[in-house]
Amino acid sequence: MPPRYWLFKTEPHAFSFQQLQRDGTTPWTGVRNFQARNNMMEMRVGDLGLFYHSSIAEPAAVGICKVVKPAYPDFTQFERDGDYFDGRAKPDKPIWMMVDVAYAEALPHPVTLARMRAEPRLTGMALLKRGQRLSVQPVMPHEWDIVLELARE
DNA sequence: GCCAACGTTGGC
DNA sequence: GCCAACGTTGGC
Repeated sequence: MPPRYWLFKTEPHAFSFQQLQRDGTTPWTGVRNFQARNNMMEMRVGDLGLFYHSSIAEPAAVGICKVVKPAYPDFTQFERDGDYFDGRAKPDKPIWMMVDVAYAEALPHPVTLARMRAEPRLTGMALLKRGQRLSVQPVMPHEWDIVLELARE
């Protein structure tokens, strides 16, 4: 089964690619959007993700990560004092799921959002759609190849 | 900091 | 089931 491709969005102040490199692997906690959750539930071990830094001066894809554990309940939904607590969720009836991702490799150069927007072959990429806010998105194989190509420029 | 775009909530 | 109000996201 060939790997599928995804994009993981994060604010580097909260969790950065450097942090993932240090930690090696991390549970992708805190996703509270059903579509993003559903995307994670479709992930298989070995799938690859673009690691994207958002909400900064130059938003950019900076690295590649790998799915190392398929979707399982996000423990932060049960943490009463945490930011991600959801009182509707019960341990036997979780609402929010997460996957574990591992550091794979850094891109030779970050590929900025502006650079991707300037690439005609990437029109249609979910990330570039107007007003899109999904924190976990699918990436088409050809889009993946193009972004990696831009990363080598 | 602003604000457009979006998802979610809740009244009806 | 509709839709207005609200909160959040995230680029700029």
